[in-house]
Amino acid sequence: MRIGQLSKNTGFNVETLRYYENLGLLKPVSRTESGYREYNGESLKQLQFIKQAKYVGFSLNEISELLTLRVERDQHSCRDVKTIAEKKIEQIDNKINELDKMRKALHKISDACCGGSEPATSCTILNALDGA
Amino acid sequence: MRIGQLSKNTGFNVETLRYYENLGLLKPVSRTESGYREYNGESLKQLQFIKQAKYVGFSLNEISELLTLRVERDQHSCRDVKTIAEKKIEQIDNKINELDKMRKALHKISDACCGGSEPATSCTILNALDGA
DNA sequence: TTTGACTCTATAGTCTACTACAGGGTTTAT
DNA sequence: ATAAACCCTGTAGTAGACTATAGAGTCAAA
Repeated sequence: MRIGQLSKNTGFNVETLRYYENLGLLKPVSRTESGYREYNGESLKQLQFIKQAKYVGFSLNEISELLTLRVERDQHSCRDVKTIAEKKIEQIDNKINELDKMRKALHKISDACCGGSEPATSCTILNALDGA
Repeated sequence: MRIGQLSKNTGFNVETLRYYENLGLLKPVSRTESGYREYNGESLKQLQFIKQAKYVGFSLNEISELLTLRVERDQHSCRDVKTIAEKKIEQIDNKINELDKMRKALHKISDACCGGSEPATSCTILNALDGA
């Protein structure tokens, strides 16, 4: 598919897709004779991943790191891959932990509102986090 | 404490703290006679929250929304608070879900490397996500 | 008391991640 | 065959989130 179609299918706009190509995040599968970029299903998956990774707070640089992380004997040493992967897993665990705390706090706020019996004045997200 | 001390205690630099004040994210508890900002333990907690919320991908605007979310009869209607809180909880659940998928994929990559028996060539984060 | 560290306001500059032209060629539907 | 819709490169502009600097006042230790 061409860039306009990919744009429609992913919600990224055309300029952004070309920008990502410049950054080395997403390269077209090939070019037509006239120079048009061509993409396929893999491109779509890649963009889906980029979108989600952005959503959970990874920068484009970090996403690039994740995307080029691949276990292929000739590309990276085993130790490198394992090191990077484990560093990222740790980051992800931290994020999940933090989100879980926020989740509990928000539930507490929501409950304190309609139905709960705590004094309403004490309920902000910071207080709720303390008590969680 | 004054702004320099708060900066040291939180890792945010002084200019950033003043910038946050402009945005309405963090106001000093008071000012000295000579105009110096004064902060306390609450300020510290607030900045800790801001840091974590940023880390998991919330924008300063969203963080501001979270910080002003408070159950006090006279400030916001009950329905408003509940609506915002639940919207945020949904967002957080989405984030946690996505992070969990990434986590599994990274584990798969890490395993494929030293110990696993899968063909190394197939192991990128996108492939790992497919199989998860 | 004076020197150095700290603070103030106000404004300008930087970095990341887009977004919008300009000026031109290519495809496709009519 | 000719518009309309699409694509190209290159460059410039924007929004969000800082970061740095100028020019001036304040505080604390020697």
